Amino acid sequence: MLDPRKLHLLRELARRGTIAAVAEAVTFTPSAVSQQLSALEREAGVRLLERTGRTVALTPAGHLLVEHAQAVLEQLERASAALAAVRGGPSGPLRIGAFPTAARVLLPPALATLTGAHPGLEPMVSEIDPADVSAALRAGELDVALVHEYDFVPPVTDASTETEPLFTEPMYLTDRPSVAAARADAWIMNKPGTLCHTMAIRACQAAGFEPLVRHHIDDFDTVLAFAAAGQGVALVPRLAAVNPPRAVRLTRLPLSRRTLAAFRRGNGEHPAIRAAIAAFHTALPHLPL
Amino acid sequence: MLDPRKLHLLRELARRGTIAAVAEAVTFTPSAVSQQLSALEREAGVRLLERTGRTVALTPAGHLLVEHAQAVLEQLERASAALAAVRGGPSGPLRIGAFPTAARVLLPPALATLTGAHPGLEPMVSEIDPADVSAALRAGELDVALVHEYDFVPPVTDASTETEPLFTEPMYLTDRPSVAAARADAWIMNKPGTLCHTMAIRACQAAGFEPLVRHHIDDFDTVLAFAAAGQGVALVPRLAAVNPPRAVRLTRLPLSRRTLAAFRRGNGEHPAIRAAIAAFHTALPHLPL
DNA sequence: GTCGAGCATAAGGTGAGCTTAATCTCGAAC
DNA sequence: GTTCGAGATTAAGCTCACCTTATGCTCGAC
Repeated sequence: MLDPRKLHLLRELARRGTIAAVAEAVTFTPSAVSQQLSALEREAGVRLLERTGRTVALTPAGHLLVEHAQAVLEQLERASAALAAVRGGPSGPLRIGAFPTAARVLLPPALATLTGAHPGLEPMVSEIDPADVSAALRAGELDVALVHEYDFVPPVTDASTETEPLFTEPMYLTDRPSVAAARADAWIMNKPGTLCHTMAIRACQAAGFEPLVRHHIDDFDTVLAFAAAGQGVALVPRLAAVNPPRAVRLTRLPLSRRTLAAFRRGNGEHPAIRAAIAAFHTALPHLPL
Repeated sequence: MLDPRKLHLLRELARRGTIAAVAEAVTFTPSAVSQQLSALEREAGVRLLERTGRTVALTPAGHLLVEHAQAVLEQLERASAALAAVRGGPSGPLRIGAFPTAARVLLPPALATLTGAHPGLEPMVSEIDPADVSAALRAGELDVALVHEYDFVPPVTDASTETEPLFTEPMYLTDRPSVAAARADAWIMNKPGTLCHTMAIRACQAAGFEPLVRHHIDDFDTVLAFAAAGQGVALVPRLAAVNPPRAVRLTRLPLSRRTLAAFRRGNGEHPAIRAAIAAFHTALPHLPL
């Protein structure tokens, strides 16, 4: 019988590309991962990996098996979720990931509702950029996460995660009437690698220019303070712009950001996940949207 | 992560009812099965079994998990079948089960076609009554089996097996124009526990009487010889009645028997299974139907 | 009451799977 | 060309999961 643990490693390899990265993700040594994948190949009776230069790549058979692995792991997730539901109401640790703005604005009221309704639940929150959420969910470091996606950024589709939409908010630009009007300005953006950074770059490119990025700042309060001090222009979402400094003028753009709850595919009926998403929804009316 | 091996044991327990029977089916000791199921309960965090008198029964949670186990094992089966397909054409050992008549009439030409088309295939045939096929498939003792079902016998539905119909044949009665006309006769039937025996009893009951069973004989040639010797009446399928003894008159009844190929759910795309079923089909025109 | 079937627990041996350490290869920097 | 580091594999050893044997317990049949 195929071993789901090995299938999990193969799936991680498909996503991460190197055995070393897989090993780090599951906190094994690369040696262990290599041995497990060799064993899987032996059982499969087909070459699944092939060395390409300094790293390994999946053969077509490997990719085929990854798809089946996904289906198997999803069913196992479903089974676990069903057991959790049978055990009773939501309880135990629940690892929640959230992008910084959500952690500041949405989570405090949501967690209050959540722990109020389910005293046995122990939510544990980590700030995390949406770009890293899929990997963290797969690795079991998170159970549910708040992520966002932008018009300009194709949603990161990962076969192993599923999402439920929560709300949509508009984007604002500081001190300029449109992105195109900020062609010559210095820009304040989030750190490279974050979804917000990618979005801002794409928005400028869509307006026909490459932005001149001067500052890399993740915290939107700081971003606005910089803008107020005349250090550049920035794109900020509604939630981050509730109390802007006096000196900053905000223009609403025809650009929106969607916030969603993400979780491992198959785990959507887990009572703790359901309770968390319900709590997120109860917190929405309290948001300054 | 839930262990499919343990889930398999739980599923077997649901079908067989006792830990001892499961142990025998998987050739473990009862102790090992007991330990594995205890471990599964611990991981599940719910009672799955409860002692009822001298044996154990599944709790509602246990039954729920069995359904999920079925889905998981099916996906694993699918993955294995996909790997077998990727490995290339059908090859290796293929365990075939067949009821006696099929083994005598259908298998010889079918196996000739099969091994002719796929020299790497090593078919291994075991005679087996259709009533025992599901268990043998689940246990991995068989990969594909020829089974039959009768009008009077509800098909044995097992969530873990799947079937494809092959052909239908009529039933014949010896020396009497109808089952009802054989009310007072001595009957020659198959051994109790076989599907044919159950069918014959039901057919008599449907005609309004309990048959007087005198002989229990599985081989239809012998059955017909007994009938020819005036030792009783019998129901025989078309395939078993191609060259009846002179002294026996056969009457075709409005009663039919369907022959099907059975295999583990999820394994239907396994190349060896597909090749076997294809070979069964090529052999059908050679049958004296 | 006695006996056997069925299950659970204790104790022990074996193998799967992890770690560490060493080796090999590739690619980039100089 | 040489060096170096990243990535992968292999060897050797250790731990733990898991199966077996042995034993005991409980229930139901006779």
